[in-house]
Amino acid sequence: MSVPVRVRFAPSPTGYLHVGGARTALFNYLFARHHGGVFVLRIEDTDRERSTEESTEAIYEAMKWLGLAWDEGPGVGGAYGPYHQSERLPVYAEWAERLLREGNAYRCFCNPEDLKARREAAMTRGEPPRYDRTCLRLPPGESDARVARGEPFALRFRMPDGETSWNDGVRGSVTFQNAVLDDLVILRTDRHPTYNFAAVVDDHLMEITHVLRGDDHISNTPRQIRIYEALGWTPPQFAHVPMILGADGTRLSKRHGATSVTTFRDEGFLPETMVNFLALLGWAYDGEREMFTLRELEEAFTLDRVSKNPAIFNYEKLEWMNGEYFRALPLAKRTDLVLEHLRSTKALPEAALADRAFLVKAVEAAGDRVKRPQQFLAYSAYLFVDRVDPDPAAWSDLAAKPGASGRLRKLADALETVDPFEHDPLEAATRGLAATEGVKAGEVIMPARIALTGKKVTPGIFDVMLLLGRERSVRRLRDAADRLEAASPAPAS
RNA sequence: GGCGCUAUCGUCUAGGGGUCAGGACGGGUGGUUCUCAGCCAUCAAACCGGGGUUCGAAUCCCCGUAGCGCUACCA
Repeated sequence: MSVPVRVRFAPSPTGYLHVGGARTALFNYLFARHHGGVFVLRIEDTDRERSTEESTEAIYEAMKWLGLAWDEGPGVGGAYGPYHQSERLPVYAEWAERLLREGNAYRCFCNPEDLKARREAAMTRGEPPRYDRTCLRLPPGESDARVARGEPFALRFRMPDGETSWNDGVRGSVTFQNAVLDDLVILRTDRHPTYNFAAVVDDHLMEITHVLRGDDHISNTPRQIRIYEALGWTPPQFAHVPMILGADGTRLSKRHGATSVTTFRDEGFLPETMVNFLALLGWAYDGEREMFTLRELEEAFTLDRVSKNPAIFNYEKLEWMNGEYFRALPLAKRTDLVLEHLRSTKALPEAALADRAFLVKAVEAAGDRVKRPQQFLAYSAYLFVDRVDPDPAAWSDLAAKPGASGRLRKLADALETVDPFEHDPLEAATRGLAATEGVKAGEVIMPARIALTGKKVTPGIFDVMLLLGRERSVRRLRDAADRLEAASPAPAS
């Protein structure tokens, strides 16, 4: 039996959970589950300026919503805590101290502004903007003396010569010349570790076996490998998954549309949709099958099916997929979701939501047209108004139809006596009227649709009548006829 | 600028020396039908370029080109 798999998702709480981060979390989760391993959540809050408690909470919330339960981490504990880097400062200090003692790190007294200026100067000269090792060359004793004087300093890792390569789980062999790696700061002046150092220390101490992360970390990997080695540790397996891009091929950001998991949730996307869709961004099972539940993904997910190419986030496909999932939900559940949306947005007065049985019927009538709860009202608004205010385009269609008002009146008359007031009798009456009039059923139905709902696109007309009820249906048909005749009086016959 | 990664329909992708280069989203057309949605059928749509290797290359190698990423006391 080999070493049990331990992976982690290590977000920095500097904003909401981005779909890219969610996808990374998902892949880690799936990898752990697939191999019967452990999925750790670690909060990388070493940047004091940008980390916030709200972001941390938002990340938990988004992950829970997606169903990505972590086995170890905040809230659930574990033997390798604490799981907030901000609570592990003494640990980093200890290992940094050891690097310093053994000559693998050195104190740097350069101040950040100078460094920035030097870096920019190097850039304009067309040179690689590396740290020039000023402080590495400090005469023996001077470093200690400056510390004794109370001068602030950072700790830099001394990058060895040579080259560094590893076998990436997604990309295969990757190599970097150490010369381009720079002597990175591992401990800031404020004694907080930087990412590359904290990640190494934690991944080792937490016995992480596989690091699955975004492509954007590729160039951090050789640096981290060198730190592992300087500490005498064995690096984990690395695998870099491609990034998620916007339609223009650049890193997905707000200007491409929604990016936060929570926003998608608020827009009515289901967690099963997000999970399934995100899984397909950079991973494929066989190129044919693409509907997967989380459980099925746990079974199916393997690293060798992860793509090397960045993926563009396709909002249309997301919408389609949500329709697939939404439609498959039981009617009661769909109604709950619609209700929840209506409530939270206050799109309708609370009184309109009191009759659940009615809402169930309305949701049923709207049917497949609704791919997200927020689309319900587009097909159902007519139910919640006293008098329809027709779309101009719909009304002009109606007004252009000769004989429409007369047929609306006749239909109203017919509806008054239909008994029982049910779908099939309504259909029979309507079609009967069309036959009597010598026109196609559509010539009666379309005008009725516009008169009843004010729109050209609605649920089935007999469902509309049922939902509206006899009295309101009749009134709306006559009302529309009145309005039509007022606008252009029917010629006397 | 340097370094790295990547390259199959518009998009997500399958395939990986010999295939009609497959599927999905989106789009077109036809059908069902009271509109739309849905469903069914159907069509269009791709191997970045150039050199090799080979009987044969989308597939292997090299070189370009392009895109993206990284180049912080951010992560």
